[in-house]
Amino acid sequence: MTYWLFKSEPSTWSWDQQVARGDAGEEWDGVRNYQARNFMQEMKVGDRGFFYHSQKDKEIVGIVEVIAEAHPDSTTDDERWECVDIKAVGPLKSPVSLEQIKGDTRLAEMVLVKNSRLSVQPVRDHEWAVICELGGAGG
DNA sequence: GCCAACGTTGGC
DNA sequence: GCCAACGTTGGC
Repeated sequence: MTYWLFKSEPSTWSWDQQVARGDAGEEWDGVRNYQARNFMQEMKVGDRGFFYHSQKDKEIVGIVEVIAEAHPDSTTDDERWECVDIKAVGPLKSPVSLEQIKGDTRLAEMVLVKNSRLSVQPVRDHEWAVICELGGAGG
C-alpha cells in the first residue's frame, strides 16, 4: 500500500463535501500539473491518503481511500489530464496542523514542507505513522 | 493582501 | 533548446 496526500482549498472542495459523498466518493478532478497527475497514475485501489486543507486552515483533517484508478478528467476534453476517485474513510480525532508538521523533525522531509504547492503528493510510511499518531487515528 | 516559489508558455 | 514573461498557488 502506498500513502498519499490530497491538498484542497476548503472553499473549492472541503472535507465536509467529501464526507457528504459517502462511499460513492468523488473524482479528484481539476489537477493541471504533470507531477500531480503522474502520482495519480501510480495510485491503486485501496491506497490511502491524507486530506489537507490549504490556505486558511492549513491542517490535515481526514483520511481518504482511492476507489478508482486514473481515468480521464471529466472536467476537460484535454486528454492529457486524468484523475482518480477517492472516498472519505474518516476524520482525524485531532487535525494535524502545518505548524505541528513543521515542528516535528520526523516530518521535516515531507513534500508538504518541501514543496507546498504540489496538490497531490506521496507520503512516506513513517510519515504516515507519525501523523496518524499525532491525529489520534491509530495508524 | 503581499510576495516568493514554481510551472508553463511562447518568441527567438 | 533556451529563457524571459506570465499566471497560479499558498504561506505568511
